[in-house]
Amino acid sequence: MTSPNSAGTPDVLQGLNPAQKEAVETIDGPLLIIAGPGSGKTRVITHRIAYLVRDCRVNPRRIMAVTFTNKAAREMRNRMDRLVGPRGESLTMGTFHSFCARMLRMDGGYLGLPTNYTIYDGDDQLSTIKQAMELAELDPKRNPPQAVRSVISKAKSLLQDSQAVSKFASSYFEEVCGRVYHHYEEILARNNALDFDDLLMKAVLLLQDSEEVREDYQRRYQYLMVDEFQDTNVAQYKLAQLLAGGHRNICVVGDPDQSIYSWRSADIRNILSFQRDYPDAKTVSLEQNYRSTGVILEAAKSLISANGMRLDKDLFTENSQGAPLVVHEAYDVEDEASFVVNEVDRLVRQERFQPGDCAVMYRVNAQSRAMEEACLHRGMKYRLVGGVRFYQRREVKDLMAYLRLLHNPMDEVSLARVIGVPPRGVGAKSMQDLVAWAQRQEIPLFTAMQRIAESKKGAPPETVEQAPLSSRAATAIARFADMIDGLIKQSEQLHIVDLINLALEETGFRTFIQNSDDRPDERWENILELRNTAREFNAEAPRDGLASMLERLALVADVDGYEETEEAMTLITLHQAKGLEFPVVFMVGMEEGLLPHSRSMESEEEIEEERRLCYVGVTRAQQRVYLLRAFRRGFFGASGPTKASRFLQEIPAHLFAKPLTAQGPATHRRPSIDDYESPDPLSPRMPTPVKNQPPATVRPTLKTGDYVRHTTFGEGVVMECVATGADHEVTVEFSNGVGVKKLLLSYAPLERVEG
DNA sequence: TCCTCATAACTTTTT
DNA sequence: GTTATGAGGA
Repeated sequence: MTSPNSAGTPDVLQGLNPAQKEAVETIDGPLLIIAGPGSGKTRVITHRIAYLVRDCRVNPRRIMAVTFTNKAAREMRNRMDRLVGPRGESLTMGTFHSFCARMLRMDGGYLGLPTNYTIYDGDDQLSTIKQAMELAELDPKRNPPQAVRSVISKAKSLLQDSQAVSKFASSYFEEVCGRVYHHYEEILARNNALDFDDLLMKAVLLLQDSEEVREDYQRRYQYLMVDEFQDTNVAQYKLAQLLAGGHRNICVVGDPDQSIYSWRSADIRNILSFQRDYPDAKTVSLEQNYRSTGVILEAAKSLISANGMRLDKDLFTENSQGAPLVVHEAYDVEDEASFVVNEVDRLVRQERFQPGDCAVMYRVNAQSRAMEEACLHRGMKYRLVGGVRFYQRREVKDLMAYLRLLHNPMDEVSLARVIGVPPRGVGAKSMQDLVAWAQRQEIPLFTAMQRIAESKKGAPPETVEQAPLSSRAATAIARFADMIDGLIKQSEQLHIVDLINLALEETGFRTFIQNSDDRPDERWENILELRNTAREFNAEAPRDGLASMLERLALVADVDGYEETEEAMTLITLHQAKGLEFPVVFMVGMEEGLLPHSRSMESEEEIEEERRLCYVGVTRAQQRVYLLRAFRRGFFGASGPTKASRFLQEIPAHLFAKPLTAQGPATHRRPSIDDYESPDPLSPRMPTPVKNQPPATVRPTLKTGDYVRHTTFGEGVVMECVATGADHEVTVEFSNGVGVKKLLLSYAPLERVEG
């Protein structure tokens, strides 16, 4: 196809390789783009949109691009600005979740959904599930709410309702989940709330049920693009299909080798389904890597080739070979961290890297602590992505809960959260009585509070049952209800920032924070920061600003706030690093049990996902890769020897540098491959795991029937001892009435005694 | 009702 | 070493 608009403006096809060009020019009908790491995927997407707008004269309003994070959307929008100018503003760009949230706010009425619904995050979800379990009279000890949540979430992502879960339950636990799910839905409906999965599920429902709405969206969006398609779940794919239902101009971009979210119900099989659902789909593979050196790409390729279930790709690069990989075995975590900081320091002083060029990637957030400490100690600036998240901080969540309550007074999770912040004489007991009373009368909790307030003002509540509360509690509740009512009235008049200011005063929250002995300044700063974010919504009409702000804040991820800087190195989890690139990457904790993680070693599928995670890490790097491991790692208190990650063995030895200590004198230029001696196997300090050797544990493995002594539980007999990843879970029956306990061998203060 | 202190259980990744 | 929960005292 030739460009219909060949005159003027620089060609959007310029500088693209043949595969990229083909992807950009294929605009009609279904298209699958398989994009290897560093293959210019974002470039292809943005140029494709620019091609549609500039060359094919498609109104940008009719194009939707869905990305994985808000940050990716923002970045894409910036690039679009450069390519198509201000017209790009009318493009629809965002995450599935944000798109659905907006759609439901506009058209959710068809499903009986009010516009002022609240979005529940994982924590809210969990407390609602606990509530639902209470209702179903289930023991949270036997049925961990976390596990129930994940089952419910998985079901929703497969578009299954509670009936389906109950019907197809294949175990007692799943049956329990079905029951909880049912109650959970009732509570959500009563609270006028949706969880993350609901946003997708209800949106699908809406498009399926209402022909009018469906056709409306199908007409509007003539071209649809989905990025990171390998990480979409069934609901998201369904949604995309519905949106593309009319014109079938659906383009999905992804890389099965970078699928790392199956635990969040992402389904790589969507790629296969796509080819099945759209047999006429064209497939384009982007295989040339522009990001990494030859060495890095080769390492990544050999690593990923160990995966069985895979579409083989032929990645290549024209970049130079570059420096070999560096493996370093540190003694412990501190040593590992200080090696990284030293090395960054050296790279900055002796080569022309900036600290901002460097990223440290790890499997679990807990690993960031050691790195942070080393950085603080050495005065190295760093940026921590994620970690203790801003929006997870208590005071931030408290203020958010107040705002959510003003937005939607039916939201009982928020209500329960703020009633005691600051303490105002309404404790657990009163709340329990109040909830029971409200339930008996079948009125919302907040309405019950309002009734109490009214009866205090003299309205004789003869027709209603008297609330079973102490007069003290009743007074406190009445005052609270009046205060919230007053704020809700004000929310009609005030712009968001003024509303926040008023709420901070009226609720007593400001004084509470500022007079508390727990870091009052820091916590107040956080409140101010939140208020600062609110300014962005201050231009909107009073109630709308509140709604938009809450919607946005419910759907932000922490990577979203990530901005590059020159002088600070980045600390980030492997998951969050997806889609980013850095000149230098340090991967720490290359150990069995961490990468692959001990909780993901049960099946080959899980191992393969861990391997993909490792692959994602390595392929983030442009020039240098360091693979680190600690010989000893502490899990909390106790520390034990570790075993090198199997992934280290899957990278060909000739790609590694000699151990650092054996390297020549420091140079003042960027070293080239010639500075290193000929290929050398792994460092001698890197123990090669011997096959069939049991994982190293601190103590010998116990077996059934062994007698043991525990520092606190006393003596007992081993009932069972099963391997869980790198560790062992021991079930011990203790005497002296202590009973049966399950303990983890690596840290339980347990010793064997002769029976 | 609220706060303090002790202890138990636990650390995967997140829209 | 943390965070969630519970008992007991003010």
